Parts: sequence; structure tokens; C-alpha cells
Amino acid sequence: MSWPKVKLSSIAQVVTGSTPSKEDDSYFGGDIPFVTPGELDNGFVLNAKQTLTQKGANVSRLLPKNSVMVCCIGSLGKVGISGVPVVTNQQINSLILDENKADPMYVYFFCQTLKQTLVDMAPKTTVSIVNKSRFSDLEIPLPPLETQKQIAAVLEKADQLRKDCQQMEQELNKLAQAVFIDMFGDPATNPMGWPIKEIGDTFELLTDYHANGSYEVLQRNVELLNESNFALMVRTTDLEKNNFVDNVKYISEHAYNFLEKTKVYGGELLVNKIGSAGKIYLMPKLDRPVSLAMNQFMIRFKKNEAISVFIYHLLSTEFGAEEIKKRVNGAVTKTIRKDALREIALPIPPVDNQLKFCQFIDVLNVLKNNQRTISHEINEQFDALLKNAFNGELNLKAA
DNA sequence: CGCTTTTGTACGCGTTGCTC
DNA sequence: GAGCAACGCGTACAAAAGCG
Repeated sequence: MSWPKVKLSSIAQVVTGSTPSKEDDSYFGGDIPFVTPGELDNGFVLNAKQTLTQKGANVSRLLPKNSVMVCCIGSLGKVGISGVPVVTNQQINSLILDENKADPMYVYFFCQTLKQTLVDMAPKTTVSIVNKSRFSDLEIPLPPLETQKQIAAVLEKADQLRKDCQQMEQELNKLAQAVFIDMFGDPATNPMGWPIKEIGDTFELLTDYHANGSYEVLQRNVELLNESNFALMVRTTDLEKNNFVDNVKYISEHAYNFLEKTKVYGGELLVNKIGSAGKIYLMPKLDRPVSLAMNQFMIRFKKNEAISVFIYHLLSTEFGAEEIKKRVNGAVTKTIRKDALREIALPIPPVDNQLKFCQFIDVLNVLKNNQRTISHEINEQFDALLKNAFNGELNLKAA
């Protein structure tokens, strides 16, 4: 069965957001959420980083509860629904629905299918924009109101399942920390009396892009910088996204072999030098040669002293994170120095004890991977469900 | 006045240059 | 030469200016 298609403008008032002048303080700081694209894609919007006063809302456009908000400038297709009256900035077009014609949740889920459409229709300019008139002309399949509600109810259930799955992933991460404290005690008080050692005494190598004058040598050997895709040059963004496939940089085989000290093989502890200084990562094992870009310190531990997985979790405790944070300098450009890193002193148990914890983490990682696979599948099924729902192919009786 | 386009701002990151 | 602070470019996003 397929439903008649109608323009969004025929079931809702379309409103482009606006920002009150930042010159006037009396517009800001009230209790009305001021929504920007960063706050979308998280279901109901109940609050926001910025807020407006009633006076601020009066000079912009206040949206009632249950308005569907769609980002049409920049991050096209991000969607939210207002849980309370809100105001948005001008990147967001919102639908104030005629609830006699359309169910807000139904429209909210429909708008989640629009991303690719919006991307395709936007002109290929630096900042992608779908303007209000073109947005208003988009068509939505519109079954009877009762059917819309049934479809929305099915999607809501599926959406909840998806959220529960993400929640589970977070719980597994918390579990790692809980087990750490259980096995070794809180490092802040060191109740089990492990020997206090400086990080600097536990590793055999601490290096970065500048080490060994590698950069200068690269400059003198321009041919080393050619684009042949031999080895990955891993940068902070790749680690942050945990994605080593899309938008990555490569160096030649010659350059890779030349930069002996920045080779990584997986398992090294990495520490961010500039920017989010002090942020730590564990280098994953990848199936191709990898060289480290300039923004990370790389630590490889002495085999009889420490295991990187253990130290990673030790530095992830509240106490460990605080020890790093203390050593970050710079008002504008945050940096952490090698020496400061070396002198961090922490309770470090014998390697055998560390190993037991690492074995637990191995098991946990298997669980996490399973969880991720399930989560991925559920997301795909949810997307398929969305698609079917708006093609009129959703079997409501079975659901 | 509402909508669209241009300008402003913050931040990450490769690179530069100073100091010891 | 090694280590580190910071410059400046590119990008992404946010806000104001301009236009109908």
C-alpha cells in the first residue's frame, strides 16, 4: 500500500530560526533553550547549552513543544523534536505541525530519512544550504492520522531498543573501570600499597615526529613525501574518530622506513601533545604499516615493568586523569611536555597482576566487539524499518 | 520583515623558529 | 640536534549583513 504524498508546508508551518543580537545581554541566560545543530540527533530536546530570556524569544521565533527541527545549513539532515518551547538558530528549519493532519513523532521519524535527499539537493558550495522554500516543498507520505500514530509507535519501540544497545556499550566501559578499582584499589589512596613509580621509569621509548631530527631530514628529502599509499600516517583526528579508513593520509615506503622511530605496530600508549593535550589513546593493531604523525607522544613500556593496556586504564581513573591534567600548560594552545609526562608517579603493581587485568580486558573487548556488531545490525535494521515505514510497507499487524 | 548569503570565529594541525 | 612554544592555514560552524 502506498500513501498520498503531500508537501511539508501543507501539514506544518515552516519556521527558520534566528539568533537575537549577541550585543544585548538581556536576551540571553533565561530558561528558554536556544538550540543549535550540535544539540540535534538526540531525540527530544529539553535543554541546550545556550538559553534565551522571554525578551530574547520575543525578538526571534519561539517554537511550541513537539516542533520537528531539521538542520538545513552545514550538518544537513540532523533532526530533533522539541520537548519544551524552544528557539533555534538560523541553521535550523522547524515544522510546527497541524496536529489534526500529522502526528509529530511520525514526522520526526520521517525527517530522519531526509539526510541524503538534503545532501543531494544542496548546491555544491563551501557551506551546504537547503533554503526554506526548497525544504518546504519536500514531500511526505501521509496515511490517516491513526495509522501515522501506529507507525510512530513501532518506530519508537525500535528506537528505544537502539538506545538500550548504546547504553550497554557505555556500561561495558564503566565495568572496566569498576574492575580496575576492585583489583588494585583507588590509585589516589593506594590501599594495597603497590610501589609508586614514575611513568618515566616504566617505558623504554618515548618518541614523536620530531625525534631524531626526522622532520628536518624529511624536508631535505622531498621525494620521501610523495603520495604513494604505502603506510598510514596516523593523526589525532584518526584516533579521535577511531577510523583508520576514511580521509586518512599516507606516506611512501621509503619515508616509512626512514622514519624508524615513529613506526607503530599496535598496543602503544599515545598521548596527545597539543590541542586536547594529555588525552590518551591505545594504538589499535591495523593490517598495514603505520607511522605516527606529529601530534602524539608514543610510549612503549618495558616488558618487566608495565603493560600499556594496564597503564591506559590506570591513567583513565579519576586520579590518573587528574595527574595528567595538572601538567597541561598554555592558556590558548594547550600543551604537555615530555618531562612532565615522565614524572607522573603512580602505584604500579607487578606485571603478573597487571596481566590478570589485561586478560579481563581481552574478554571485555570480545564482549564489546559483539555488542558493537549487534548495535551496528540494530542500527541497520532500524534504518530499513524507517525506509519501509514511509514506503507504506510496514506490516502493522505483525508489529 | 523574513530569508539567503557573506563574514566572523574557534580550533586542529602541519610547520616554523627560538632556546638550551 | 633536541625539545618546545606558537604561527598561520584550512576547515567547520555560528552569527551578522544584505537583499527582495
